[in-house]
Amino acid sequence: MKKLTLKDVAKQLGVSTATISNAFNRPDQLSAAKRTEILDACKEIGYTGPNRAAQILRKGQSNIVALVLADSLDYMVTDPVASTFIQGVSRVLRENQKHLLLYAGDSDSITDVVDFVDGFICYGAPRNDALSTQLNQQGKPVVTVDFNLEGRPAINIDNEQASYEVAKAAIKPGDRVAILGLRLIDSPSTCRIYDSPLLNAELSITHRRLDGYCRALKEAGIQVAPDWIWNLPENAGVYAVQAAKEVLQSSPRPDVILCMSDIIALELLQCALSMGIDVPGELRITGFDGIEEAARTRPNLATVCQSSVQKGMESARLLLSGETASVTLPYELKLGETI
Amino acid sequence: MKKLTLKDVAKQLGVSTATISNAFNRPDQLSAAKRTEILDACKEIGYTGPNRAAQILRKGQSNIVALVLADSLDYMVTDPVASTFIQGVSRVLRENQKHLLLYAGDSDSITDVVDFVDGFICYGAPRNDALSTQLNQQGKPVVTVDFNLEGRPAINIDNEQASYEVAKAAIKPGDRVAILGLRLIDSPSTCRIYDSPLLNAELSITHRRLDGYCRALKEAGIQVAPDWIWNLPENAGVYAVQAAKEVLQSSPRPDVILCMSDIIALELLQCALSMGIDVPGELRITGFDGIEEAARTRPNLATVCQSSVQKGMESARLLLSGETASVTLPYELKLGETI
DNA sequence: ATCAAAAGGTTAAACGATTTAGAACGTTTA
DNA sequence: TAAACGTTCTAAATCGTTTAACCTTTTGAT
Repeated sequence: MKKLTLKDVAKQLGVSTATISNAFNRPDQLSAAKRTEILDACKEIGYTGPNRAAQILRKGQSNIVALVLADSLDYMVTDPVASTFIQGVSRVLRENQKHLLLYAGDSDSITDVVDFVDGFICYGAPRNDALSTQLNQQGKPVVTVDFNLEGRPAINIDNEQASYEVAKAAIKPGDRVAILGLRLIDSPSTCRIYDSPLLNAELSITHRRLDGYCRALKEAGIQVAPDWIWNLPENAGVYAVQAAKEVLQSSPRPDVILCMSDIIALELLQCALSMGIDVPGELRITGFDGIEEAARTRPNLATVCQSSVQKGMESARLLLSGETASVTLPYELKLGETI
Repeated sequence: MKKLTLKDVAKQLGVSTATISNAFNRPDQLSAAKRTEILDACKEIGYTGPNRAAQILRKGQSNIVALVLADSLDYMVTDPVASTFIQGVSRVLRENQKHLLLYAGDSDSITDVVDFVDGFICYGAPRNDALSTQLNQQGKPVVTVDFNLEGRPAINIDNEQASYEVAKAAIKPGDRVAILGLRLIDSPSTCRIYDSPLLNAELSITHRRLDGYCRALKEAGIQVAPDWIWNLPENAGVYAVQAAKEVLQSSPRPDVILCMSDIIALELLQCALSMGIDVPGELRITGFDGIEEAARTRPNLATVCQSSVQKGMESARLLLSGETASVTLPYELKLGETI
């Protein structure tokens, strides 16, 4: 029993294929009576509608949106920030009957999907520079989130200002301050940055965070040596542990450690507590993102709350609307118990 | 500047379209020399390969696998069990150059994707029975995880035995025992089950867990009243809180509470601790799944550890291999500090 | 020298729809 | 009466490939 095609149906009903197609897609092209007659007959004989694969080819539209996640999907999916973002995206896509294709940002190329997806939402800078280039040159809509791509609409919070504020709240003049940063330089493992060249400094949001920290430090008259800035290649606990150990063992130990994500900060906090260090008495810690777990820990984390769900929803909305203006979303300072 | 097609390229190179196609898809159909000549020429003139949309139609194969998640994507993506599962799936798909389409299990129908995806991985029973039926009747491969679909290969652990073991470890004769269950009955909100008809009891894995609990209880000579079994509609903290409050306020309070997931158990634990109840002194708690957070809490949770990543990898592998035999994966009992 | 099989290539028919241009027809309007 | 028009439907081109069938030329074995 082969699958029915438009042609089969047309033959059976004694009308042209165009009419059947119109019955499904363009109600204004035929009389209402004929339309319901056709639709009923289709249901009767078990034709569920035009074949989607053929539609994709012919219409050049698939209703599939690719969500390009920085790095491999491996890390991204379990990252609470990324996964709530996905949640937001999926919600809006679903409302609009679109489908969600997860795409790894560490892929070589988008050639294997660009022909059939309707657009791209890009979450975080792809590991692979070639991918960014391809995304920018290809003709379909792109929305970027937490990073920037020339000429494409972006969704961000004001990372510089937010980081400035949280840092300012945490530090006092004379403090020794360390920073646990994220993707500041191109390195596959956790390390101090020393004088390594900064990565994509122009368009990277973590560099904006660094800018914000530095502004607050400067105002307080504090200097940070590059070897007190750590770099993590991805936002995952496994990388954070190593940095946490190193920074906590340095002597003299910092008074304040500014972390570019809650994941990092929480790992650090746990590490510190297990070493018997009093937080915030002996050590103050700030995070970034405002994930749920950060509010559940004792002491709970001082951080910058941003709504990942909202980001996701906004990015999907933006992509579907075709608007080209970038969006800056609000954030909220949460001065928890770690400063 | 329009996009190049196979035809354009063929004309330019003075060969047939079939040869170009073969150069890309079937190296054995033409001489190696000609092949590299063609491939080089394509690179030169900027033809990146056959249009994927056309390929999908013609070949009837898209390299897209739909991951059907029980319920809406909203909850699933942030659930650590589900997201590590996705991680496993995505890893194997990526190794095999397949793409991942996230599909909501609370959808009405799969007609909008069935024409172009290569197969389905179904994680948890879809909310919508019609969807299960459609999945089963449609012709493409299906692999089910944590639920069963007649005649389709499934991936599960031995839920009955695992639940039996963890319950047995937690209870002593004479205990008062409550159960916080998951999807046992069809209800949109948290409630006690009383005498409500069980949902999909045959094929549901949470009913297997219930069976396991009951076996252990029976052996210990303990009876559970239906009104001491709660049902949560989805595995999310928001539903767990309500059940936790209710069960902890009942008097006399249970000595042991068996939870069908760690998410539920952790919410209960937090609730109990904040009420000043000593765990495990006054109350013992067991979970299910073995999520990371369960190991991080104080006291850490007694639970059944199963590897979601492995489940994900295995399910993708199974789908791609075309094998039809179901798989039973191992689990590990972790007798933490809550019993 | 002969012949079957293999190699390397081409032609043309699918794959299953959408959509433009225009035919057929009844109804107004000048 | 005929031109003009709106409506409803059809024919045919198109989307960009893949692949079965076919035709030549080489190759290898006898």
